[in-house]
Amino acid sequence: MQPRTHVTLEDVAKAAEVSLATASRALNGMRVTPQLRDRVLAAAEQLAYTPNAHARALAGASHRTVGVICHDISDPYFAAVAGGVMRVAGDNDLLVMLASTFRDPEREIAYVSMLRAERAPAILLTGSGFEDPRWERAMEAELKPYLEGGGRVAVVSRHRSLKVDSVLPENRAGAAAMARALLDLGHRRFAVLAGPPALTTVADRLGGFRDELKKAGITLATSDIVEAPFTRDGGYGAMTELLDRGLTATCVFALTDVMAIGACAALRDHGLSVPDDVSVAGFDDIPIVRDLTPPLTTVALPLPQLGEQAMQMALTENTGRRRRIVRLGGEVVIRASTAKLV
Amino acid sequence: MQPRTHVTLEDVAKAAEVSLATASRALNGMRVTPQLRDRVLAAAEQLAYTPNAHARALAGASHRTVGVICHDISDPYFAAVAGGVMRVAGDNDLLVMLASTFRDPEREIAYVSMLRAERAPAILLTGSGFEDPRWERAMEAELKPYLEGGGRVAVVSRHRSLKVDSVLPENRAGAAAMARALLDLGHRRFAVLAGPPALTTVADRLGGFRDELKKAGITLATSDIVEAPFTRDGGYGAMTELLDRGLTATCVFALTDVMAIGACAALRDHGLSVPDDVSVAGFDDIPIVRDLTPPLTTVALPLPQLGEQAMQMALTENTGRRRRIVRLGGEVVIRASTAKLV
DNA sequence: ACCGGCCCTGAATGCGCTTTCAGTAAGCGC
DNA sequence: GCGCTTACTGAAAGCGCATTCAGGGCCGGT
Repeated sequence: MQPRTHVTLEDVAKAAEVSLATASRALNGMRVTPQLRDRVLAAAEQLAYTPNAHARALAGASHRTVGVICHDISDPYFAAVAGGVMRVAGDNDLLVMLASTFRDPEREIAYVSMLRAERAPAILLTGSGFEDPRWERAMEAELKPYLEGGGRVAVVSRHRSLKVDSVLPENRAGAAAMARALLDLGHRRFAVLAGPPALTTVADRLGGFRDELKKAGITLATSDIVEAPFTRDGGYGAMTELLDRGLTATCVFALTDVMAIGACAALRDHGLSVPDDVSVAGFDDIPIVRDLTPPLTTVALPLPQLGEQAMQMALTENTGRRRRIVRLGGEVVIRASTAKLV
Repeated sequence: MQPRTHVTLEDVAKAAEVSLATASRALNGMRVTPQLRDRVLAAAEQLAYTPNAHARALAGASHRTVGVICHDISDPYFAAVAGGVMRVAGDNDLLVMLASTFRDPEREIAYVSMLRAERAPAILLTGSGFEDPRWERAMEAELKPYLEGGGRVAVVSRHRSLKVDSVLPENRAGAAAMARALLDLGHRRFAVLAGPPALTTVADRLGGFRDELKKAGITLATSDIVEAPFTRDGGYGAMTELLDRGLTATCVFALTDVMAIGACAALRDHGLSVPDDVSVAGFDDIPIVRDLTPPLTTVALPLPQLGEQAMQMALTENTGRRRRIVRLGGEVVIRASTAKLV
């Protein structure tokens, strides 16, 4: 904003005919003679005075804006997590500054830097990290002075290298459980719709699924795994590719629900029925999937709770000497998108 | 954050053995002898220096965090709009501070106040306003000094009393067009799933729909309109109520897609088929509805564009003497959720 | 060799606020 | 009625930075 003149505390003090200090005290609810207080309050109201948060923060008053960084707020997954964060933040009278990185590590670091500059009391990082050690090191370097300066950091679904309080979905165990569930339904030939291999989430979910399959003597070939962006269109494209190559699997496991939705759309567009022709399973249990036709089989994650927990951790002092880790979710929910094979 | 000691510009200056002013200039890319500049930059790097954004803002440098206020970021409607806002903001190197009011007018005003205190260069208000003149007046009072101080404000889907640049969905015209489309399909008996009557959006959409019906000689009875929250569960509940009362309508018009999704779920749970037993239409065209089975007939709004336009308006000076108003969307998209009656 | 002018540096000022510190008026006991 | 405590108030310092202003080194011109 242009350096236009604003109504300042001094103006209010002058109007109320008191000193600057008294005006400040009156506005902040400290002990002041009622008569003076009223004069100050009236003057402030009259002049539409708004304290300058920057000056206030600079002068030592702690400020109440925490930062939340996610990959893409348009994604129902992050929207749900953010919803949880905001609930807890709201209960604690905190403002939430939400930033979307669009999966660009450079931008992510830039955001942390800005939040750091704003002296936000807490920063929440949501969404899987980038396996690239270069970025993880850069992020660590960015976070270290922040933590040393008294900042609080918590992460959701991301832990590899970052040594901070974490809320982790049971990615590996959940994927493994899904593998068992699908095997129980009689499936033996699988395809996987994976995300960018740079994401830790992909490694965990894919690994859990593959390892569990291997225990049953089933090996996932490279050609059974298609990588695509973690989006609806990514799922659509990956499924289409699979179809074009001649799908032999009876069941497709998408690493996220959003991708699964795209996969179902692709199948429908190819005249195939879910689950009669192909079974589809997802991961996350975003709210919408129970309302699809057929409702999607998935690994359930308590999305809002993920955010709530993280915010909670960022708000409470860690008295122990090690970082706190909370693991949530991972239960398979069988719905109608997966068929039982004879 | 606790008033812990941070690395300050003074520390950097001392380490680089230059004056504070020189350090500041070096860091901000002003003309400085290369040798000194390198010393300063090295010292800053070495100390992990982060400029204090508050001090910087206070000292006159304009800061780059715009505020976006919406009702509920978990709602796909707002998530999509916010996505558009963030795209434009990102292109302009702006940080976006997103706040969720959960439809609480008090909280909404509190957020504006905080944004004002932060001296955010722009504030975007998204989501319909509250018809209650008391709140609208309070909001106006809050915004006035902000605008006078050089702040920029733009609103999405909300205009009644706020005299600022606006991006408006074609609520009334869109609803009217939907009425005509449904009449063309042969429907004559309708029910409407409405939202809280306090929202301007409800008044516009309901009004447009009802008036158009009236032109065709059809009157919407009070009992044909059910009010419920603008949520999936709200739609589910309203539809259930309608069903319990004995539904006579052949077509249900939900004022938002999210409600329509809930309505479809309720119908399914009652063993009814969409569109064979009942046709369902929505409003907004949130991304997910094309992937539903059946895909939802709805009034399309270019959601991301709504946000982009608003951000754009907040970024560009209004050279004219009147507020700018952009109207977007409103086209009916017939999909498979509405049946053609003989 | 001397002076005017230019460019860069450093000291100092102020952004708006909170908070300490000292000071003054009022209230109390004796 | 005097001295002391108590309770507020006001002046002033300082948070970290950008920026203005004045001073000093160095160049070229004469």
